[in-house]
Amino acid sequence: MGGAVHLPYPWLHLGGGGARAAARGDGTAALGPGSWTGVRRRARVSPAPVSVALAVGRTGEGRPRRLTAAQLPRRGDFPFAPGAGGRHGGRSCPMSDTPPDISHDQHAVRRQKLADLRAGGFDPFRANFATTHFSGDALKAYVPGQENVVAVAVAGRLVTIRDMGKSQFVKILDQQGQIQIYVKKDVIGEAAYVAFKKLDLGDIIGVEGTLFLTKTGEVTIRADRYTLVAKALRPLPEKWHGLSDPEQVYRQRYLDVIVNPESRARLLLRSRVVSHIRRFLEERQFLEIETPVLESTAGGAAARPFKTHHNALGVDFYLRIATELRLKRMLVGGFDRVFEIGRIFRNEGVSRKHNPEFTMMEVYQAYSDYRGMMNLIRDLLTSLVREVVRPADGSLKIKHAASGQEIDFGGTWREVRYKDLVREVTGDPDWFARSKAEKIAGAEKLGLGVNPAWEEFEITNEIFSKKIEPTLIQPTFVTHLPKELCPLAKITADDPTTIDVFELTIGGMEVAPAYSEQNDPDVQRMMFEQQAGEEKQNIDHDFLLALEHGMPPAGGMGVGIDRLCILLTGAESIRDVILFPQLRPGS
RNA sequence: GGCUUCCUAGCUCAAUGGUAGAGCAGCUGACUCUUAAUCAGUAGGUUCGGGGUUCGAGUCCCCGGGGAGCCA
Repeated sequence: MGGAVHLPYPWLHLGGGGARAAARGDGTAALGPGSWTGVRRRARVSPAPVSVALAVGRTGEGRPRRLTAAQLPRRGDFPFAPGAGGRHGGRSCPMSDTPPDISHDQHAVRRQKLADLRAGGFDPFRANFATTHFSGDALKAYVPGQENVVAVAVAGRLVTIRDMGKSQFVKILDQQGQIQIYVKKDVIGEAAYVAFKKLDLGDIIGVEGTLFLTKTGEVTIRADRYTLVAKALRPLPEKWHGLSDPEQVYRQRYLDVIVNPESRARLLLRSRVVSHIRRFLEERQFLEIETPVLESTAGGAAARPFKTHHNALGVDFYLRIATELRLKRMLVGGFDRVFEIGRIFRNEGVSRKHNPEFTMMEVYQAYSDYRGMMNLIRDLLTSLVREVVRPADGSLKIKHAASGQEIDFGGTWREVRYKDLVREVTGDPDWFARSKAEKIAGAEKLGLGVNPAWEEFEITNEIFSKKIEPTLIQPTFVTHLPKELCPLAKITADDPTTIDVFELTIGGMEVAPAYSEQNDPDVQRMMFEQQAGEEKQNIDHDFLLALEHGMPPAGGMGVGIDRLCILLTGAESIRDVILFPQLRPGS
C-alpha cells in the first residue's frame, strides 16, 4: 500500500553542517576512559537543520516522521572502549567510579550499541527498507562492462566483514544467498562510514548502490547508502566451522541455515521437491485436497496415534496416522484424481528414519491400479532427479550417504515379488510352507530374535525388514506382499495369500507403498475383521459405509516426503531434512 | 525402555588426576579491491547440574538433565 517505503539510515546524507559536526572529532576523544558522559551529552547539543525520514509504526503505513538532526545519533554517541562504557550517564555508580568492562561480553556490547542508537533517536526495529532485488537476482542484473551503472537495493544479514580501515568489504545473506558489498568512506561519507563501522556481524541491513566487478572478478554492490533494520544482540556462530553441535543445529535451526550452506541447500531442495511434486501431479489432472488432522478413528495405517481432546465437543480425537481413508471417500465422491501432501503423526520412537510427525503425500487415481502407480512414481522420481536435483554429470545417479553407493534412477527399476526375496535370503524355496517352529528356527539362523507370540507372517516380515529391505539400495519395486500386511488392497488373482501392491524401496528404506485399492465393501469389512498380529488397523465404519456407495477401481500410493528428501539431498538422517525435528523439551 | 558415547569461552576444538589453553568471534589500534583479508595489542571460564573419592577432579565414581549411535 502506498508508495515505496524508503527509510534511509538517519545519519546518512547529512548536510555539510551535520556531516562536519559528526566528524568534528569528539568521537575519537570519547574513546578514553571517563569520557563517556561528558562528550556524549555535549555531542547532542548542536542541531543542524536537517530532517530525515524515519520508520515509524507499521511499515505498510509508510508515513515517515520528521526528525531534526538534534535527535540523530552521531559519532560521539558510540564510544565502546573498554572501561569507557558506563551506562549510568551522569549518575555514577555508588560503589565504583569505573564501570564494569563489557568488551568481552558480546551480548552486552551489542545491547549497549542498541541503547546508544535509541538514545540518538534511531530505533533499528522501527526502521524498514525497500528492496529491489534479492542477492542472486542482483548478481544477475550486473551487465559486464557497465561499472557502477546498474542500481540495486538489497537487504540481508551481515555475515562477513572485512575491514580495511577506510573501506570495507562485507557480505550480506538473504533468501537467495550472499552478495558482497563494498563500503568506501569517500563514497558514503564520513559520518555514515563511522556509523557503519559500529555494525556487528549478524545485523540486518539494507544497502543501496550500484554494481561493479572487483579486481578479483566478483560482482559487488558499491554502497551509496545503507539502513540498519534489525540489530542482532547475539553473535553468530563461528564463520569457518559453522554450527556443528547437532542439538543446537536442531533447536536453533535459524542459526544453522545462516552459517551452514549445506543446510540451506538441503532445505531449499526440499522446498523445490515439494513444489515439483505439486506441479507434476497438477499437470496430470490431479487435484490437491485437504482432509482433517483430527479424527475420531485413526485409520488407514497400522500405527499408534497421538490422542488429544476437544473441549467444546467434550470428545477425544486422534491425530491422523494416514490420509488414506479420507482421500478414498473423495474417490467415492467423484474426484477421480486426488492427492494430499500433509503432516502425519505417529506415536513412535525417533530414529534416523523416524520423526513422530512427518510429511506424506498420498495420491489416488481412479481407473488405475498398483501398476499404474509404478509408472507414476517412476516418472515422478526420475523427473525430480533430472529437474530438481540435477546431478552434475547429467546422469540420474545420486550418492547414497549411508552406503556410499550410487543410486541410479535411470534404466529399468527392479521388480521382484516379496516371496521370492524371502526365499532367496532364507535359502529355502518352500519357506512359506514351513511350520511356525521352522520359521522361528530359520529366523534365528539369520541372527534374528523372534517373539514366540508373533504370527507366522510377522516372523517372515521380520526377516524382510531386517535382512532384505536394508540391502535394497537401488530403486526396487517389492510386489505382492502377504495379505496380512495390509487390509486395504485387493487380493492377487492368482495367489489368495498376497495382495496387489508394491513397496518401492530405495536406499534401504521404504519410500512409497502403493496398492490396487480394495473397493469391495464386503471384502473390505472382512479384511478389517480378519486382521491378525500386533499391528491391527482400527475399523472405520463410516469408511465402510462410503464404500457401499461405490468407489471406482483405483490405484493409490503414499510417498514419504521426508525419506524422499533424505535420498535426494544425500542426508544421513531425517532430522537433516526436517526443519525442527522432535527433541525433548530443552533446558 | 536397554547398551555405548558425548556435553570445556559466543562458536569450533585442546588439556597423564597436578597453574583450564588455542583458532574464530569480541575489545583497542593500523590498513581505501578484500576472499577464512592481514598486522600489533587485549580481555574473556559455575568445564551441563548435584553429590562422592582424593592432598588435589574438566579428567575417576554415583544420581539427575540434554544430545548422538546401536538395540527393543
